[in-house]
Amino acid sequence: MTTPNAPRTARERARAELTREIKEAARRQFAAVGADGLSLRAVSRELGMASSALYRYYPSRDDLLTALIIDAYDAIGAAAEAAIAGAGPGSGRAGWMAACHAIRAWAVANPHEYALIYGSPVPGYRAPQATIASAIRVVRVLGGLLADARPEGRDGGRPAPPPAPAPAHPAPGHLPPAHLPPARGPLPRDLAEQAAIVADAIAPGVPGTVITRGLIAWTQLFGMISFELFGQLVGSADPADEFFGFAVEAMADFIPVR
Amino acid sequence: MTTPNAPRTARERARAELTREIKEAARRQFAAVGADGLSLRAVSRELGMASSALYRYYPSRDDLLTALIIDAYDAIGAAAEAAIAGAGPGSGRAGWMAACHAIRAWAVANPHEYALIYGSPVPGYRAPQATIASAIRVVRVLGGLLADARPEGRDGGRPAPPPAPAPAHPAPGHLPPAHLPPARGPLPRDLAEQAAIVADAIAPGVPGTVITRGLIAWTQLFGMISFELFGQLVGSADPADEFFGFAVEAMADFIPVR
DNA sequence: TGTACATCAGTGAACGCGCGTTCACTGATGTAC
DNA sequence: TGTACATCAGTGAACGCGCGTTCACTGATGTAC
Repeated sequence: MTTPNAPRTARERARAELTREIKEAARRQFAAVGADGLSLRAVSRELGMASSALYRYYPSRDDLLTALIIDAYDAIGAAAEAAIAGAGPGSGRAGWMAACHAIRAWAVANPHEYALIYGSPVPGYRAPQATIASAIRVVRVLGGLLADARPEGRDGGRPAPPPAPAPAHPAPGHLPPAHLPPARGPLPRDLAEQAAIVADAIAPGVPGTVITRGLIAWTQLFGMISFELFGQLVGSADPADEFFGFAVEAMADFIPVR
Repeated sequence: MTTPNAPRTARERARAELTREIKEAARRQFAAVGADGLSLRAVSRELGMASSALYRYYPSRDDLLTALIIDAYDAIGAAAEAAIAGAGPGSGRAGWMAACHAIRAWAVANPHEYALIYGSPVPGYRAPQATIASAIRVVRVLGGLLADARPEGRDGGRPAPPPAPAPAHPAPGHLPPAHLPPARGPLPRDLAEQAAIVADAIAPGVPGTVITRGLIAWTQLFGMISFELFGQLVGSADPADEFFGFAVEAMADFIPVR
């Protein structure tokens, strides 16, 4: 009758609810004040309970921070996925544009959370493995786009299949077709290996040069957003809307994504 | 006989020296521990003096932080300038590569200081005008390269002249020559205006499309460095040396700089 | 050159603050018989 | 259904910490006559 693993008793239900409420209060505090605002005491004050009570739910401040980081990665990943879905399946270039704009919109709406995951590391905090796993979610969106962008075009339209049981590395030094913008020769060895590993993880079968250009566009995207949010564009491309749109188009040509 | 504005009395000499020593101690603390390590008390401990004594030199913690920020901008600017100078005057592409590698090398060697100026803003700190002025220094290096990269090629080799007394805006919608990578039509209005202002400040006479592509490459550069330093490349392009070199080459083609 | 006064550097104690975390406790909820 | 016990949630006081900043002070350095 009952869902397995669902809370059975009232106590368990209350615990699950409060665990979530604490995290939400922490998220609000964090969004309002930034990294400094995240103190267990401030959260407990907002919830009207003793600060010591939080220790029944999160064993330390760092665990609460970890939960926030995971949520932030999940949120930006979900935003990108929704954008892709909205652009229609297999819509390579439109998908890229939609994803970029969605990522930026999320960042602008949640600057502190963006800074938490893409800004300077929080001092004294060491990100556990769990955060890395959720960080990949938004990167998978890039992978899907690169898979769509494959010059060969096969599987174009369908989402990238999950990695085969033991996928063989795609030929690393694989040269791009002639119509692509000039890349300077084949990839150097280590980079080719890294690109192959990335391809296996998020875009199986995609050649290393495309993966690498995708990574370049990816770092451009986040560099641009960080510059915008952290005030580095004041006095130049500020407000950044048109610059952002132009850059995203240019990077679509650069990868290239069609 | 004495240099004007130079300290005359022993007291003034001692004051100038201690002001510098305090800043250096703060810089060391900061480099070692990061933003959290910068406390007046920690600095005073390292110097073996009472914490209250620092107030004779810096009126508050924020003023000391401001001094560090200015120094960091100056250091990264100087590194880029030295790289350009080492590559020889007017060496467009080689200059670009040298500057990019120098900027990255400085960032890798001084990760906390890099995070201070290009990472998330320090909570509760509002950067005064003075920091903005020194932030421009490294950007001027980009401007010089873009001036060298002008398709027309005039003034190629010589550094960009200072802005004329009342410089006219270069034609904003100016179309790039045919051999450039495709830009999607002319720049939108606001972006063209912003690019013109940037051109006036750091690369007079350079068309808006080149300025814009330079900014795109610039954000790519800093996005890539931030990803490397902040751990976002773990599991993909890590170590980042080859990826960095490849990206810098690709961006040289993209701008394009010759 | 010597004296009287003003200026400044540096001290040490103190204020008030907020933090993370621990601990013994009380009262409510759940469980076994 | 009722009772006896175990488990758990939440409290409030406390510990120990480090911080930025202020303030009255003493002693040294500089200056005016």
